[in-house]
Amino acid sequence: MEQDQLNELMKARRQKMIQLKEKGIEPFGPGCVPTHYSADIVAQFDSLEDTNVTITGRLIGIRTHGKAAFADLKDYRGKIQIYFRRDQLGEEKYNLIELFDIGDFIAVEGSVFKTRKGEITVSVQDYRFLTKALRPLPEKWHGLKDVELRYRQRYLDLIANDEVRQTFINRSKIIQTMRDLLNEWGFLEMETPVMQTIAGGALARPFITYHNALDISLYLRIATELHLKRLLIGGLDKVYEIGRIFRNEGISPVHNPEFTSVEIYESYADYRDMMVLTEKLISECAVRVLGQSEVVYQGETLDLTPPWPRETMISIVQKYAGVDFSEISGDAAAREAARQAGLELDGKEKWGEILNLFFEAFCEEQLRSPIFVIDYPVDVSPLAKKMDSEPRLTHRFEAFMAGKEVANAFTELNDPLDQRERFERQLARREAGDKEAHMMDEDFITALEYGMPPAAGLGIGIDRVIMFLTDSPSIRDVILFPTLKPR
RNA sequence: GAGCCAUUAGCUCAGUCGGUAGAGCACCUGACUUUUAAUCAGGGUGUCGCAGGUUCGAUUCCUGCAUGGCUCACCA
Repeated sequence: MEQDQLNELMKARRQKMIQLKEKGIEPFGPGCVPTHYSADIVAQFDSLEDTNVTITGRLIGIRTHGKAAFADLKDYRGKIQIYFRRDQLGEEKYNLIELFDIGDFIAVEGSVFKTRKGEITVSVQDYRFLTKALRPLPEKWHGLKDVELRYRQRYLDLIANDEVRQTFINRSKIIQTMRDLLNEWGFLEMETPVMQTIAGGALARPFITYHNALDISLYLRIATELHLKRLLIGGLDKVYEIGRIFRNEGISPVHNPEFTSVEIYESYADYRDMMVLTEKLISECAVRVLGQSEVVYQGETLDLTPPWPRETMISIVQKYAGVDFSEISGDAAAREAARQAGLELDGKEKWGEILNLFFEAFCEEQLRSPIFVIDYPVDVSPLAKKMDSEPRLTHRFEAFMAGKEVANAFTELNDPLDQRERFERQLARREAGDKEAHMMDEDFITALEYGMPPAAGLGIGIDRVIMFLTDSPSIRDVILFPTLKPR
């Protein structure tokens, strides 16, 4: 700020600030609690007409008419017009409005009336400066479009673009609704460590930080999964955590290095129960926040009303890629099918990884209306329980809509011996250079050895759900301060 | 990480086939007691992202860099 060259606009505002001080008016004065919000005055005009109100807010427009002036005051709940008259305020006080700038915060006291043109207005009997704005606001007519400014100076975006403001209000309501629903359903919100000595529960590269006193490296969590399962072992049967997750990966319209997930665990349930919970949770958020269970996302109508169809990954791959994995038995045969389909391989992929590759390459994008893709291969599901009838597959599903994943869930693996084998397989991949492979977590296996009840777990990418419910094309539109390079 | 595109006034944008730039809003001066994108009269407020190169001359052409966007790669 200091090194900023003061342009004409800023000089003018500072000059007005100095003039205020010279007149004994503090340009950054104390607060003033309003009696009403603008929207309430408009809504309750019939009962408020001619009564006195005190309102506060930011000046967003001024129209002077010599001996009278109109201005628009924007507050938390909307905006309202205010009306200044010289014969009402007295010459001295009236002339001071010359020192108003768009962007200033003021408090006004006055009576409610309606103008000739029918605009509900507060006729000012007295006013006070609250805060001088030393920089000009973005232009009101076109708003703020420069995406870089919008992200770096989100406060300007929130002032200038009402739909952005509404998106973040809805974000808050959606998360609150999730909490309400989960609490209503008997789940308890938990808080587990963000800094961990082993980053587990997902296949992803973690961020690393350092603790001075302990002289150890710590990872920022990539999932809340393994700690929440420890809570099931401890007898907290139904738990969830809403919180920030950190993954040291690329940035895209659907990926931000830090994002918000909700993970939900229910003892004695299985993945079918989690499908019912998922569709209820997401559709009910839409109903409670938007008033309907159908949303339009980027021109595409998504009907969130339960139940959503369930279809196996093998069946979907057969449908969209024309390859029937129930007829393919070994790793080599699967790789041959992949080569014929033109998929790039490094030659070490297992059957289940190939099936997943087919799914990602040919199917994901096709899944437009909400659907549960079920029965994921064990090779890509190190924490999910195997199917008894088909040990190459697990009781796992992911929910998709508009071609994007929004939820992932499975019947939890609670066999400590099987879990150890899965970790060891991941470890081998890690040693082969796969930085996203799971780490060995002895402490978690020890916990499993004490016995974890059969359970199901669910993870939802909250930011993506919010994208769908607010019709936002990029995850950056639903994260207040998305990760950017420093300027 | 790769490719493509963008970066001009406070904001939204136009423009210069190479001669250092313009509009609307905002802002400044004045008029105006029911306006509301107020109106009327006057005023242009700029490191044309940064650094080099070519040139008599670069905001414009070339190269590099920075930041952002999109696509791809990456990504339970």
